[in-house]
Order: sequence, then structure tokens, then C-alpha cells
Amino acid sequence: MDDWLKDSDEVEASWLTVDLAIFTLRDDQLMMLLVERGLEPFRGKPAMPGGYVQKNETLREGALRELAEEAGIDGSRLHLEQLGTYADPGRDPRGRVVTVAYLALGPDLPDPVGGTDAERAFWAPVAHLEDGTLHLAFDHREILTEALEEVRRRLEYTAVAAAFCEEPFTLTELRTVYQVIWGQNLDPSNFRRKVLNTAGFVQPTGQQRLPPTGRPAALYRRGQAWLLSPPLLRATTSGRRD
Amino acid sequence: MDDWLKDSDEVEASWLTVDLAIFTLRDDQLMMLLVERGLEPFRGKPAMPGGYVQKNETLREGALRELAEEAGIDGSRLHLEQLGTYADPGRDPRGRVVTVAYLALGPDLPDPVGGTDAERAFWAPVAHLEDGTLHLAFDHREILTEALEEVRRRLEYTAVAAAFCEEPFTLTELRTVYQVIWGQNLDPSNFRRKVLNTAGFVQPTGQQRLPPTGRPAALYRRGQAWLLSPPLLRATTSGRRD
DNA sequence: TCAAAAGTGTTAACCTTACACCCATGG
DNA sequence: CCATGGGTGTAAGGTTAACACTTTTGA
Repeated sequence: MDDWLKDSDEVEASWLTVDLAIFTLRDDQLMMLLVERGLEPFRGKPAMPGGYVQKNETLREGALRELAEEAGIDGSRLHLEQLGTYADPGRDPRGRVVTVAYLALGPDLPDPVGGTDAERAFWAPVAHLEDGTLHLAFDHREILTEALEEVRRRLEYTAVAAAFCEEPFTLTELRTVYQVIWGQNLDPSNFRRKVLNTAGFVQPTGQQRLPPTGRPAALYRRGQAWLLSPPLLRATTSGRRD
Repeated sequence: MDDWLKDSDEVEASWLTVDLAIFTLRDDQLMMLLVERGLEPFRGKPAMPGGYVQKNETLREGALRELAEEAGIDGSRLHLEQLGTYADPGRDPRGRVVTVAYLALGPDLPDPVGGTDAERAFWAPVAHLEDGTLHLAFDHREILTEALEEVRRRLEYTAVAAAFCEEPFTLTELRTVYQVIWGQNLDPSNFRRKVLNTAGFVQPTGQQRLPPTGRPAALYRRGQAWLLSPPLLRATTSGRRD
């Protein structure tokens, strides 16, 4: 969200913004892309990248442009999905600003670089955001909460987990995605069976990769299926595993 | 707020609209609430109810107001949920109009009445909309398609089906909701077991109701659970109904 | 007594879970 | 040889699907 009303071409859409909840996995931690705001309001505060949608631009195009401008990330290969729209009067001190939140997941993404409206861009561990160590501008904390729950649920019934993996990937890497995001450990052998029995989830490449130590792991690519049936459900019994 | 346009009170939000995809069940058919537009563009064409969001109004409030104004329906007891936001340039001949689509489901709702901006309001069978018998204004056909898929999927993992039933309801009525919306028949006895074994889905009232003929059916109310675990999945084997 | 609708029981097939075990590699 | 992580096998327990069967009502 940048400056209020730059030139008249943008008046038409100048109360419409997009914000991006971009997640990646780094060092076995779920990370969220944040920028340090370069402009008021909330100057200097961390916020999700985002900004005004321009005339003759679709929401998706605006989201990709802001991602490039504020963090220097090319999102055209990310899986970008609408999360929700936030429009409560009062959510932005400047008046009614409507924001459409987008959700995207990617494999370990490049280090972001700051841009015009963002002093700097960085990856922040989601754990630090959830426990209140880090405060976000606007109502971005609320958006984060909904984004997280959405990601966790989509892991169950879509093949979205594979979007976190750099291709080609091993089944252990894919399993790690589930473990990190769900916060629970999964049995490797049962996980393997489920994934391989779900048609179209992953596609074997025939190649292998050597781990630091141990037997080589088979490599896979993303399959063509998006909806998983049956879904890969979390442990239902509320209990946390070790 | 600044003085940068006294009239901005209306300008500010005049390109933000809400549209409502309201579904109900009538005569064992899935019906959608439509209005005949009283104003240009698309005057005289059927469209989902909806309209401009006013200043100091949340999206939800705007949705409820439009529902009351255009169709005379009190939606405060419906389960109203955001579906998505549509903002492509060109989706509205007047320029960039952003619409937030809401999804709501209800038991057999009262006959709608026309209002100020709508000549008349009526229930249309979704089947007629899907097979192209009836054409909708704007991109409402696209919204309908997404709303339908969303409803079908939410039936699986939320207790939303109960929102279609007038309380108290029988398990057969609840099963009918699934059958009509999924277009497939379910085994009554297995359905009953699943529902009753899902904690918090329904709540027995202890009362009974006499069907036209046959044994009295136990009556239930909606339970407190929203997410179903495990979910009630559709038949996975691509099988079509008899 | 019959038809219709609600509700119960049963069994075979399937899937999940937990865990034992084997395999391939580098050191 | 050992340690480590990948991968296979298997038996117990649970869940599901299909369908036979019983119950309760009005006519």
C-alpha cells in the first residue's frame, strides 16, 4: 500500500489494494515474506507486501507486480490464490481501503530485496508472528491467521504441499512440508504409501539423489492432480505427537 | 479524514459492490435467488442480488442490506460467507467495478419480493442456470460456477448442510440436502451412522415427526461443530448416480 | 395386513497404524 | 564394519459399503 493518490489515472482504483501472504520453507521453518514499510501509515513497521491495484490491471496482475516491486520476487511460477477481502471501515487510517489478500506458497525462494515503497524485504519465521514477538501493520495479523489456517487445511485435500518443494524432490522433503506446517510428525512409510497411492500427486523421475548419509532417495516431480482424493488428513485425535 | 473531496463519501465506495449467491432447497431442487434488474446495465436481465457498499458499512452489512432491499429477505440468520472478489477490468461496462461475492445457504426461504433496484425477485432452479437455459448478467455465471463447487466441497468437511434444513429436522431431510447438491444417492443407514458418529454435527431433540406414511423420525437440531472430522466424503469412484 | 419410511445389524473389503525389518550409501 | 536415512512388509484394529432385516406408523 503506497502513496495516496499519485496521479489521476489511478484515482479510479486508488482504494483497492492487494496484499500478499507468501510462505516458504527455510531451515525447516515456515517463513512469511514481509517488508518494512517505507511510507506512512505504519512507516517502518513490518507488513505483508502489497499495494494499489492499477487501472486496467487484474487483481492477480497487481499482486504479481507488487511482489516484484517490493520484494524483487518473480511470482509468475508461484501458486497464487485468493484468500479473502478485507474492507471494514477503519481497518486503514486513511479511510476505506479495500484489500484483497492473496496466498502463495513456494519452494525456498530467493532472498528478497527492498523496493520503492518498501525499505527492505525479509523472511520472518511464522512462529515469531504467531507468538506476538513481531507486530504487523494494519490488520495483517488477522490476515495471517486466516492464511495459515487455510494453508493447513489445503495441505489436506490439495497437492499444494508440492508447491513448497523445489523440483525434483524426495518424498522426505515433501513429508517435511507436512510436518513443519502441521507441527506433527508423520510415519515415513505410511506417508509414502498414501502419496504414491494418490493418483497424480507426484510423478517419478527415475532419478535419485544422495542424502548427506544414507541410501539414495528417489526423485519426483509434481503430478497433474490438484484435488487429492482421498485427502491426506491430519491426526484427528487432538493429541500432539512427539 | 482529510478534506480532499467532500463528495468522497460516496465516490469512495461507489465502485465497490457485493453480490449474493443465495441457495435454498425447494421441491428437492437446488434453487438460487435471482432478481430481474431494474436499472441499466443489463436492465431486465436476471442477476444475483447485490449492489453498492455504502460508507461506514462492512461488506457483510452491505450484503445483508442489499438482500433485504432487493429481495425482502432477512439474512441475519443465514450462514453468510465470503466466496471471492471479482475485479477484472471489463467485467462491468461502467468501468472498474469490484464485487465481493458472498455465499449463503438457507432452509426453504420465503418467497422473495422485488425492491427498489430490482423489478422482481424469484427462485431459479440451479439446473436451468447450469445448462444454459437462463443467462445471467455480468460475470454472474462464472460466480455461480465457483459458488456451486464451493458448496459441494464444503458439504464434505463442514456442517453446512444443516444450514439448509429448517429446525428441527430429520436425518432424511439432511441426507436429501447431500443427495440434491451432490447429485448422488447415499445409503440411508450408512449416512445415519456417519452423521451420528461425528461429534457435534447434530443434536437430538428427543422429539419425533410423522412422515406422510411410515415410522416416525427422530428430530435433530444443528450441533455446535462446524468442521467435520472425519469429513463426509463424496463417492470417490467417479461413479455417476443411477 | 400392507406399504412406506425409520432405524438396526452384519459381513466382507478396504484402509490405517504401528512397527519390524531390509537396502544402499559414505565414512 | 557402523551409522544413517530410504524403502518394503505385515498383522491388528478400525472404517466403509452394501444390503438384509426389524420397527412403527397410517390406511
